[in-house]
Amino acid sequence: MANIQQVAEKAGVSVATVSRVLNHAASVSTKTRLKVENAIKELNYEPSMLGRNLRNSESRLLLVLLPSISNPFYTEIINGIQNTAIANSYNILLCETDSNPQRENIYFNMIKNKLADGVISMDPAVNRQKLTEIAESYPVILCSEYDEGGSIPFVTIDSELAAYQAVKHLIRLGNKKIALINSDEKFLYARQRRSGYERALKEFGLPIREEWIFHTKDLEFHNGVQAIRVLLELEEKPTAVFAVSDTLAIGALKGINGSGLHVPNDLAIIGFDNISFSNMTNPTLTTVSQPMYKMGVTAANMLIMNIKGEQVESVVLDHDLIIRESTMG
Amino acid sequence: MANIQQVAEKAGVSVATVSRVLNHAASVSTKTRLKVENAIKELNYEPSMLGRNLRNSESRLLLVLLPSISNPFYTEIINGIQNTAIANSYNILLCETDSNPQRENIYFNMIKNKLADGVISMDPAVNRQKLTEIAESYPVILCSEYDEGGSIPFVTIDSELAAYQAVKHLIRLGNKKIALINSDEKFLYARQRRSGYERALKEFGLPIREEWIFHTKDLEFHNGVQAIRVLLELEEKPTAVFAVSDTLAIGALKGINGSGLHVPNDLAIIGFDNISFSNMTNPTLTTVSQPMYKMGVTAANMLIMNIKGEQVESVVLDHDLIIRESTMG
DNA sequence: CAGCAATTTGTAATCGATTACAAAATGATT
DNA sequence: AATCATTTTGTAATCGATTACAAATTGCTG
Repeated sequence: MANIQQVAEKAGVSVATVSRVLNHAASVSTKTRLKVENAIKELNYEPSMLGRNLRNSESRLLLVLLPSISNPFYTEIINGIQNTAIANSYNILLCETDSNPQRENIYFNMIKNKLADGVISMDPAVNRQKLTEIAESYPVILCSEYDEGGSIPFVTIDSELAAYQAVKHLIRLGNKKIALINSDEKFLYARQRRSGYERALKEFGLPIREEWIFHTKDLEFHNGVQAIRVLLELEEKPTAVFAVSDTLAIGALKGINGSGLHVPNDLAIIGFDNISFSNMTNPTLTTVSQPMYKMGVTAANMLIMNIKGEQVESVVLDHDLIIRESTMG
Repeated sequence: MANIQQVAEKAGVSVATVSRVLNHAASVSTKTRLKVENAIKELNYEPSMLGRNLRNSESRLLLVLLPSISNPFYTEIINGIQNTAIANSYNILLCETDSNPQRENIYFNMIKNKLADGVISMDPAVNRQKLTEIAESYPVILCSEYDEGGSIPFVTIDSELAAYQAVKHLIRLGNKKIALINSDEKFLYARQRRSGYERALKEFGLPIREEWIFHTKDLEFHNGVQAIRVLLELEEKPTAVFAVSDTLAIGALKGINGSGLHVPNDLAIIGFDNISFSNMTNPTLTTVSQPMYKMGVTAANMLIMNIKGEQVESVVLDHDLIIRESTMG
């Protein structure tokens, strides 16, 4: 691969002039510009990002941190981020952290080393301390999961309200025994959704029973299967389930189907996220829809503004309850 | 962020010595090494990848190109790639191309610009010409989808054989009218799976009927729903369906359930890929399992060998037919 | 055509690391 | 203590771009 020197030589000009042509600087005569452009074509030259970035301290690359690409929840968010980034001449790199601090570290170093200009983190398990430290010197935006009282700007929805509305919907359908399949409450969203669940129950004078609240380790299908298995073995079985993620709800649905019970007649079920699978299950799944594409767009816009040096404000977007067959008893 | 100069100054040595400490060069006395290490800690110094890469022409970053992260098929492959990469002190960056040549170009440039040391491409739609050109100068491995007669090393399975076996399984169950839901035959795997489908039919003296072969535009659920809708409206309906992807099969299953027919009693169905969701459907889905994790590991190992300058041979891995409820009539 | 302003081009420093080579320090031997 | 081999350290070039500043060229005016 040719470098700028060789282009300059071939075109019979200095490297400065070549650089000016590359960066569309005004002060280059048409004649020399053409000479340089021809030399570039002839040599098949492409400028090295390394040299350029080293000098400019800019890479026009954005990092997107996510715990796992296997959760379809992230798909649409990433589309939103990517389209927005491209529209602003940025590119994105997806970084799967597995919620592993060492892997996170690798990607944080890319920021420190100017290999990327900013980060959008969707990883709830990320090392908060470290991220906050990074955010003091480099542009960082949190997407979906955030830090209450923290200083890093975020985009999210009102999880507490969404959970409250979902559970209220179950109550209005006549359910009095409503279980919650929650994830680990170290996550803010898990605490918020539990809080919304409890608020709805209290408001209608229903008791909060600990044995109807199940905590899963992860958000995989099998965690949902396992959760419902435990719930269905209780003396007093719930008549409805609210799961904090569609993957859990789908696992639960599978478990219920397998046990011979019928959804929604014996047991109603609501998920969260509106992933594309949720419309493929039998019955289709009632769920809370987050504006995922918009979240991605918003996060990317915020990050780009932040990179430009502007201050940005956190944003809370609207959600929707999508009612499908799993609550149409 | 401190640079190597400041560290050298603080430690009272030259930049060369600092660099030697960083790279664990032998010829540094214990005394100076400690001085330097202290200075590094005090200044919280981290070496700049840019400076290092520019000089070394090495980034220790691997690019993984995939058309869309929404297809769960890639999840396990990526795990395999990532674990192997990390074990060899490489990191991976996921690049979603949307099968868009412009986006692909961006990532190809990262290779040319030494921002990454090699590529694993899982994008069947990728610009072959360009990729072959890149592969002449830079390490490239194809994973899953490959180029027949091309020069780029690949890891894959025997799609033709897998399809043949799947269809033979349907025939043995007594099916004589077997439909194929295929994707666009511009993809090699689609042509191979069709070929396996036809071989099985021929072997058992069954006719190949064009109206039982449906081509979808993409691999999304709704494409499967649409396909089965057309197939179920035929005068002479098939009694079994082989879909070249689980996502299509799951869409088809949804469509069949919706039409009042029963799987597998009225219609048996087989998918391809063994994505995690295929075990969550009702009924669970018979499918061809590719050794995805192993494919990822193999591809990453091949790429790393290639980067080291060694020649590598293409690999064909074994697959399995996983029999579940959707063919247990 | 001299004189001056405006435009265009070139020179050389710079970004942050690595490393060949030279120089200095250390240690061993007589 | 002088000599020489070995180990350790430093100097300066280098990777490929950008850009401040200087220098050269061009165009205009009287």
